[in-house]
Amino acid sequence: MDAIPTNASRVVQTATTRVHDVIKQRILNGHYQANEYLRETSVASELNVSRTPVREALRELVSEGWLEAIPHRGSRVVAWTAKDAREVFELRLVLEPLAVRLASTQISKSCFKSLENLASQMETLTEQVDTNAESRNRIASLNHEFHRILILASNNQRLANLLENVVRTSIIHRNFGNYDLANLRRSMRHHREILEAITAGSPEWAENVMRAHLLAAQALHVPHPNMPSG
Amino acid sequence: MDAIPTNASRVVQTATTRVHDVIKQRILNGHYQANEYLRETSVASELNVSRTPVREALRELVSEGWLEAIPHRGSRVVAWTAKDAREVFELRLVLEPLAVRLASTQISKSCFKSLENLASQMETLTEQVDTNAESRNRIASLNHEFHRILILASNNQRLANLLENVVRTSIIHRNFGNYDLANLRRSMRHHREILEAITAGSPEWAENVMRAHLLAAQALHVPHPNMPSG
DNA sequence: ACATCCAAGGTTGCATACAATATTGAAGAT
DNA sequence: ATCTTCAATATTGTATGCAACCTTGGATGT
Repeated sequence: MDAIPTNASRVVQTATTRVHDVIKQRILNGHYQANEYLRETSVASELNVSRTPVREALRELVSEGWLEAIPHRGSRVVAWTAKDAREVFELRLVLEPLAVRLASTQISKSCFKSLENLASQMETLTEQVDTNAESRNRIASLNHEFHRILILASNNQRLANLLENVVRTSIIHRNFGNYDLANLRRSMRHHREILEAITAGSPEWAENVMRAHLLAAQALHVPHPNMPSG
Repeated sequence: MDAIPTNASRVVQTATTRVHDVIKQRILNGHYQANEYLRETSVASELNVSRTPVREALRELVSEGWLEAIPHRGSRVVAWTAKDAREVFELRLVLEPLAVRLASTQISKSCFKSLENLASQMETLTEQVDTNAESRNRIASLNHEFHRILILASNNQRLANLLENVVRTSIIHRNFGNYDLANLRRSMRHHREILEAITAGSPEWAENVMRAHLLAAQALHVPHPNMPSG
């Protein structure tokens, strides 16, 4: 047996993988800003490695869509336009429901327990959101974990990779900051309903709740002009 | 104006991009076989470059899913298992219909003309398939072009990239060799019907024909056991 | 015969030097 | 003043040497 899954290669830490992860983290937490060029020599000296592993890490990040490279000019953090947001949402709206549908027929007992646990924790935090300032951040983190576990349970590694690289890009700086209590409660109710659909053995139900879940979130960020306002 | 789309970077030919394209081509045409290790020194000397651009090209190909890398052991062509086929088909079955749906609302007149042209050529070739030995290969090539144009018309660059890298991997060595005349004609009819749906202004119709198109092709490669056989 | 250990060879990982290309800013022309 | 030219500088692209690591096969012991 020598079949090694792609991601298992990361159990061995090499300089390139370290640089890759550090840069990705810095993009996510805003240390590197949109359109900022990453100079190979600067990154190399900061991380105490030579340019070689930096170049290799940059090239990976370009392939994954975090940076864009221009020959002989360098690599810079991709700027996030309205079109990018639309593209990613279009993809997410078919990929995550697919993941949920696949997961519902084959999820393990222990994974399901983890999801129930996460849902409960988020529900508790939701009711504390007015008194506890850190609640929103905690919920965002647990929410990521909820979606991640669900996606892994789809038993489709390519799908998981796509959602990791394509979708996560859009989650930078996005949290539950502008959810009011009603919207938060609906979001939590969606999580619970997905679990109920799985228990009921209805992949279509689960899939459509996920779709509603994403569309509801989208509607909050891009309010529709036709909304009744009086 | 200095916004340069990611893929435009390839207008400048660098050694790394050359090596990348050559290796990808060699994987597609079978020069490199499944599980075969690509030794950096071998590739370098064959293509008359140093190991550096080879290493960078290999890393890109790993990110794109053509190769898998194991630290300190090398990169090899990914072996294609039944699970891989399933994973890719699951993805394709949501991504290509999405592409068609998006394309139908915004495709340009000239793109549409190209598609009609391709469909006509394929239809003509279909009726010659018994007398002209090259017909099947010509159809396969035109078919790729048909799908490619349709996908580009979706105006979603990420979607196009995904289909290029995720799906094309599965098209290696797959053509219309085992289509009988009836199946070929249905396939051609699907192409035509997609165009009709676009003309009629019905994205849902177009989307569902594409889904049928993919499922019909799949059924040919993986015949269902419950098929009536007498 | 079988397992273990170890050394030699091979391959990748990283650092450094140099080449090629792009950017920048100042000098000169209009 | 504005534009063009061009050389200096910065940055990326490539080659090469060495270090780290893995694989392999034979020697050794049981």
